[in-house]
Amino acid sequence: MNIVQTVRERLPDLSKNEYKVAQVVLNDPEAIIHTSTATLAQTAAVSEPTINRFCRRIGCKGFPDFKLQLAQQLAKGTSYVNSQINDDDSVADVTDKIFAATQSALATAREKIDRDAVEATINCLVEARKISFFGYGASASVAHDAQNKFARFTTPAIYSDDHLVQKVAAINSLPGDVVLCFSHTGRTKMLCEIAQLAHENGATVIGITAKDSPLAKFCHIVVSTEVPEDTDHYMPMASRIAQMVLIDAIVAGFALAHGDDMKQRLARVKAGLKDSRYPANPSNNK
Amino acid sequence: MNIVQTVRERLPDLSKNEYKVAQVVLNDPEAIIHTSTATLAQTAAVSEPTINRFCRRIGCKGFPDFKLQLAQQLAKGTSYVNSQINDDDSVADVTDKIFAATQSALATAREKIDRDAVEATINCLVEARKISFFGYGASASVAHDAQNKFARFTTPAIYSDDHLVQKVAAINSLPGDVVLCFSHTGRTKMLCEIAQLAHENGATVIGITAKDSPLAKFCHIVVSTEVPEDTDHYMPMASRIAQMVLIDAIVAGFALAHGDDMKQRLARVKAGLKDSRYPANPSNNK
DNA sequence: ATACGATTTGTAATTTAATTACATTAATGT
DNA sequence: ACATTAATGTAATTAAATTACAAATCGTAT
Repeated sequence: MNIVQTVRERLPDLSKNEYKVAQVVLNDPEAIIHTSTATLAQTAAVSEPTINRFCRRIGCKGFPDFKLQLAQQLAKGTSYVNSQINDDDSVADVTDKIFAATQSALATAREKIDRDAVEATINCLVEARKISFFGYGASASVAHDAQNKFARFTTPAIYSDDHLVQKVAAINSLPGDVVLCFSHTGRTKMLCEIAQLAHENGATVIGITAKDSPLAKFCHIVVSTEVPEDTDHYMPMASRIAQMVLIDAIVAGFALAHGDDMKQRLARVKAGLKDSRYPANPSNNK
Repeated sequence: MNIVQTVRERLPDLSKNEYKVAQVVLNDPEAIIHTSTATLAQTAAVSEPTINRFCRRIGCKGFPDFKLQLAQQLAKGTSYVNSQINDDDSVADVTDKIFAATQSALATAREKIDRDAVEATINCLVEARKISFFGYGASASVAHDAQNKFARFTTPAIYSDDHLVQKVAAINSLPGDVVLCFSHTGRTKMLCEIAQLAHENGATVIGITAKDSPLAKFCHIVVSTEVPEDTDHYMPMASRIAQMVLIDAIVAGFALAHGDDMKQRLARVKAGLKDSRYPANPSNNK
């Protein structure tokens, strides 16, 4: 998948001259993209066929294929991915790595997303009498964010980070109500409890969570965001970003399903918020 | 910048046969990547030099250059970007467009980020006696999320969405306290008020916001996330995601600045949370 | 040590791809 | 309708990548 990473990994398998080529490649992958076998051979001080052999050994069809993969990798900005953050990294390094990891996570999530589940979720939400958003820890801000988005529409949207308030809301669920639960692992006990209560009381329970998790058992619909391993293992980073973008997509689909009517409403909401902002025109703010 | 978009825009400038080529390209950009002039010429039913001329007119150096740009574009997933969401888009289309827009926003943010400001922010936070996170609307969840992250460390981290609570916190700021304000536009009146109060009381005010905005005036440090225009103009989407990733980077830098000691603490926090989760091993959760 | 085999590497030839030069055709305006 | 310009294709040229094969290097066993 990740060509730069692959080159790095296969480094020990390479012969002396192939190794030289690898060094040149790793030293400045960007440059390779606009290079021919001839010039690369020259910079690495090897012969042209060695370049070709190098590409083959790495697992590419040939040099053009290698260049292409490299180009795509770099465009994705994922050349850094999987390279763990080190203690001696500069701030710039860390920033770059975090961004890279997130970008790659989004790319994966985008590919792996279950479009049917997303569609089903939107349909549910459009029909919903009331929507509640629940999540704990890092997922709490995702739930918060989701509520924020949906508050712009007319369907009542609930969010609270108080477990008792959530419990009450879950118990008071009726058929036609939708409960959206956020959890990366799907193993948060309190959230499972909420989901179960809501389920038992007839609400439609939707989980933005891992497939086959304990939480998934209480969900009518599961939208899983299959995000590769987080860079930082101590707190979820990329996964919750993916969840948020997923919610953005769901919100957009929701708004679309409501058609023109909704557009006008959004415009009205925006106009209504105008007074709480300073005007955009720079001449107006002293 | 965006090759697919460029092709679409230049469509009227093209000659009859070049247009045919453009059609083939737009119809399946993916396919082009693994194609030669010869085969593309055949599918478009034109001659080989026409392919070359097409590439030149679009602004590329030649066919290989065109292929490369296309490959990078598609890898970035930004081929859709700038293509507004239409009323007749399917759920899959909308999802794809939202993801694409976010991915492209992240890529831009990553490039444009002010690394010095990020570094300065991290240094401030490391020295901070207390950190408060404030934001309204969509930025509220960003502030919430940030607080969540920093709560894992030992520096007191405050978040509230209650304006009065925020005001009190701002007024009670002392030198050595850091106040982090989130706002995409930097024109939210209430937030400016908070920032001003905090500033007057001697806190270090950091704004994750637009440069030269009213809010920026009250900030000691401004980290701007220059994100291109949001796809959906009715609510900020990509911009707040960029802010969150930026916070991730800052948190990572913060943790790193604290060194080993912090790693152990994070591990301990994680262990402490264990009881609130079901075990990961599937055999355990019947 | 040295001779054998295997592996690596380079030279030269071949194939394939891309571009250029030029001729032909089509289109447009007078 | 004719002249002029633009568009297109054919054939030639150039450039790039790959293959085939020979030379060199390296390790190993005698």
